[in-house]
Amino acid sequence: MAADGADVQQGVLGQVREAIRGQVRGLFGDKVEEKLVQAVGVELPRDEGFGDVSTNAAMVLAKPLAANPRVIGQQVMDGLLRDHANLFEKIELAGAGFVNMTLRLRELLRLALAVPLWGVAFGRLAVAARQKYLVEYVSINPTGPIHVGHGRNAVFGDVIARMLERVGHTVWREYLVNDAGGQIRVLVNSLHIRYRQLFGEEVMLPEGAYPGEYLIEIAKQLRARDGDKWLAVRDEAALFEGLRAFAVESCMALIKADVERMGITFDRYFSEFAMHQGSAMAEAVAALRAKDLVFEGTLPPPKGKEVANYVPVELTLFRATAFGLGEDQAVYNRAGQPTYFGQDIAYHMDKLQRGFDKLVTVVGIDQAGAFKPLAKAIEALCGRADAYHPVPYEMVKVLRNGEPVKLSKRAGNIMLLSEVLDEVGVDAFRFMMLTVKPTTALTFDLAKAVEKSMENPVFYVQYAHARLCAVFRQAGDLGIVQPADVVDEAALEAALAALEGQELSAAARAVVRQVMVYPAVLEQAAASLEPHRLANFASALAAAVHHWYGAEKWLDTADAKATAVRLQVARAAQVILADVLKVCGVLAPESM
RNA sequence: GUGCCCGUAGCUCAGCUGGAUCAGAGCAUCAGCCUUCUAAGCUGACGGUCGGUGGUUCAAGUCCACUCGGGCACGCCA
Repeated sequence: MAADGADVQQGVLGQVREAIRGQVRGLFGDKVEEKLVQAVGVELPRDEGFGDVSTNAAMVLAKPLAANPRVIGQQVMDGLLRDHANLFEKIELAGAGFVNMTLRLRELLRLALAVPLWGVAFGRLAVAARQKYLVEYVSINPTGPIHVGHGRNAVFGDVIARMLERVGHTVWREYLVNDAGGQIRVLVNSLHIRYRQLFGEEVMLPEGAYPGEYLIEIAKQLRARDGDKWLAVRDEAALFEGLRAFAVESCMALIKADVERMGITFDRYFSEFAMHQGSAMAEAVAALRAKDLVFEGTLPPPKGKEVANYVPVELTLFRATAFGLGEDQAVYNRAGQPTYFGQDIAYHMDKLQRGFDKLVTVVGIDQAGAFKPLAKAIEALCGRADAYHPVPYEMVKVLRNGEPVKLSKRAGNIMLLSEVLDEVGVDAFRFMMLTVKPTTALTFDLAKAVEKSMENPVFYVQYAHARLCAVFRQAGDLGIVQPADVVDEAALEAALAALEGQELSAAARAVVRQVMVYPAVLEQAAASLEPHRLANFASALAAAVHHWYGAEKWLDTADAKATAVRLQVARAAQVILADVLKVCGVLAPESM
């Protein structure tokens, strides 16, 4: 096989796809655009009986060519048989025009052999397709420790970053530290009251203050550092000036500790406070004003809600209505302070100025209302509509003993991430967060996360990996000579020749098919920013492995060649399972 | 009043961005498999008019409109 870039990156599946696209170009290149050719894809047939790979080429092209899909399918099929007969055992036309391909066993074995050799090159995008991503995630306000719901954000962001890197993009991880707003004033005041309490003063936390006990700890640290220096201070501005940094850093330390426990770190903690020391906000507003997208105006009173004594005031507004959105958005509030929206614009402009192509932000779906105006502002600033990619995710519900745990920040009974990690462990938490697509609310059952059964997908997948490892250990015990991983393409051909004439059971073939499809899964997961596809794939591959394990005995000392073939497939599955788990940030244990 | 998300088997969820006479897993229920490499597993059976109506299409769980049900937002708050 010509080991050019595309082949290595995608394996047989990529080869087949390119072969089909080549046929399409040759047959209809003068009538269809390249964009349409790119829409031609390959997939695993729904029914295994249909073969290893099928293509939608005929369906995709039928309409633009105004031709019968079966005729198109026939032409593509004929071309494949003529030009790529070496790849296929059999090609059939089926249904409305599907081209079903059964690959030669040799090609599947070549893939199994190549997977350990290629390593992370398997599944990598072509260089031209790679981009610079900034992934912003977690970004919770530094006013206390992180809770379960935010844990989902952390895992999504981390796995999105990992999978983008896995396919070859450049990724920068960032946490926006919201250390400038009103909630920091509340934090400082709450801390100060806890601090005074430490000295025996009888002061109560006011309504709206942060009630968590962590602030008592932080107050003790403050006392240890500064003694009674702040005890008599009552001036809010002086307290804010003096304690802001300490309060924020102390809270950030709590957050970082929990997040790092899950193996998550950031390239930068971006301080909003620091941003406002500079001119970013003014520049962003000026840039939009130059395009007549920022202007001075007044907003109508809030809809759907009676506001007593509403006094309209002239504000600095972003002209969201120019983009068909319901209402213009204030960028500075009535006190002249930047609004959240205004800060977001400035922050995202800063990201753009740092040269990133793609701005991904993992953010709670409750903030979804802000996406559209921000997207328009970003588009106006950089001229690209495809720069901003919010990843909204739904909340987490926790079940303990089958009963929902009430999560209420106000009532103070928030469920902390650290508690959950203590209870179920990092691997189970991370994987469970990934089992469901981001926009589906996730019910996290504490009991199931520690269960050792199919109820618990993380065990199922890890067990599959451990099982594969166990087989290799057992093979060693039985004195079975295990084929060493090939070191180059020449060795691969030699190893392949040595396996000539062997068969693969249906169950083993199903495993190879899963391995084969991995690059496509990675590509789609990365392109759609949907990490749950990786978890689903991991479960599917694990299932294929378990089925195969149950279907036949792999180690047969009486038949070295057949055993060698099976071990090659097992090795490929092991490598891919370990890889996908790594991208998910979950350990691939060698034994359970 | 407006916007966003969800509605698929008794339960929890997938469904590769419009495709193949049976719409898939797991759990639950029922029936099997350890004198074979970890039974933390595997094999069967049962089970759904994909919330509803209409539309676009050769083709709709997937797209559009309307509608019903559930959730979350909707301030110059964060």
